[in-house]
Amino acid sequence: MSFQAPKGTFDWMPPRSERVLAVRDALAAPARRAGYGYIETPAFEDTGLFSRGVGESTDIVTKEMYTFLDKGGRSITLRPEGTASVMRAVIEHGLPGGPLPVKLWYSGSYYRYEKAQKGRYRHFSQVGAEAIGIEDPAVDAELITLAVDGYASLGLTGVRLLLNSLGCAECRPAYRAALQDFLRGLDLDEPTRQRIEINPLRVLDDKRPEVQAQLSGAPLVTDHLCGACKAYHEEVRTLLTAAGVVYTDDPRLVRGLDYYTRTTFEFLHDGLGSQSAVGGGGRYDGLSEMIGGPPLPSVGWALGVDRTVLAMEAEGLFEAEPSTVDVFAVPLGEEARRVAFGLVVALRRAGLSVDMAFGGRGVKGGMKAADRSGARFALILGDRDLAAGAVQVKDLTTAEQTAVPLAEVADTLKGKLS
RNA sequence: GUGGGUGUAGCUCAGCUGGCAGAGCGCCAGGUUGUGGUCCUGGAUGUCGUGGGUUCAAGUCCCAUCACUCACCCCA
Repeated sequence: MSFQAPKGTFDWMPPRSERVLAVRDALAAPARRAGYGYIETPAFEDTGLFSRGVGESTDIVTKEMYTFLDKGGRSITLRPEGTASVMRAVIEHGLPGGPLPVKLWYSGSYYRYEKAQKGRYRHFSQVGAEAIGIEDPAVDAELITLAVDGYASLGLTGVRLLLNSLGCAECRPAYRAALQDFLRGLDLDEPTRQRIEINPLRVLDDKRPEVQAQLSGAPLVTDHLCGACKAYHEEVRTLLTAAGVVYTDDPRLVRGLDYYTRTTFEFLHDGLGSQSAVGGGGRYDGLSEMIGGPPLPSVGWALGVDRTVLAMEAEGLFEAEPSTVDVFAVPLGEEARRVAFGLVVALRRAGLSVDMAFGGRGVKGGMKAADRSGARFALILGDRDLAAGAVQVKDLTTAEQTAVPLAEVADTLKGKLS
């Protein structure tokens, strides 16, 4: 009997897995510097939170959720995205005493029952940020710049930003009706015709050429925005431009979740196979009320960690794999192994990054392991050194080797490594 | 859910019109009984994805099935 990762999932293994950690940290760093606090919510929630928050008509809810009954008969769903959980937590615990907005960031795994392909799996990792409880174009612009800065800090140059406004409860219905009128006149297959009635905006997202060809004359949201939405959107654009953010207005940009209003944006990259988005987000002024909370106009984004790694690999970043440790000990013989073990523990406690050769292999094998570890220094310890109370410190880049008294090893190495 | 491609060693793959299961890399050991990277020598590792069928004989042909992969719908 053997096992493999469940269908549609994958493992990040060393050394490549280091990239995930680096990306996660880098994407979160700008938000942390901007006063966003860390929030951690459960990986699963009451199913109703997602069906009501994300939207009954979305594909996520209709066919992509991992839903099951727990032993208490409750319907539970593995989170397919992060925003609904964060909003639930904020509503549940009451608003913090401080001023609005409540600014939060988070990071974790999300789950969707998808048919896997490059850049799209049944479990994936995101870093998210949300600014809850305020309506201010500067907050929208702030979040976008934080994401832009995160990508830039990783060295990515191929990330493009698309920007749009989906309007609000005032102006969207009229646009929706106009779009439906237009779409009903097209030659489309049955699933798409159904989508016209449920969520017509998403028809604009269809990638099939025969569909896109018919959409050229479709009415655009931007032509139907109310005065308030138009002014809001203009202000977001002005602030972004002032911050030096390059973006493309895309009146066709819609997003898969029902809760989005006004500002929406997506970060695209070409290194993801047939997927294109490395991140995305927008304003969701109605979500809180949809899930039973007070009016809390909010805005946020989620950036795909795995997809960002793919994008970076496509750009040829990550040239060299980082070495795992700085120092590698090679003991020769039983007694030396005991002394070496103690030395390694002491060096680690002194703050050094240290590994050692296990399994009683010979010097040659031990040195080979030292070399493969990427360590700068090897510590060689045999009977002769034990007798002298010293250890051979060998610089693996220059092959220079000197005997150092055991008591001085830590300080010597620290000096050489600083 | 739909369509294409691929399943052979840890990894990347070769294996022709059926005829002894292979290479490179990696791993282990030796050359050097206390010294890595280069070099040389040797070694270990396989239900050939799985089940069935055809055949004297199947990694190879046929059927089924599973998995992986890429793409579509959709999505970060």
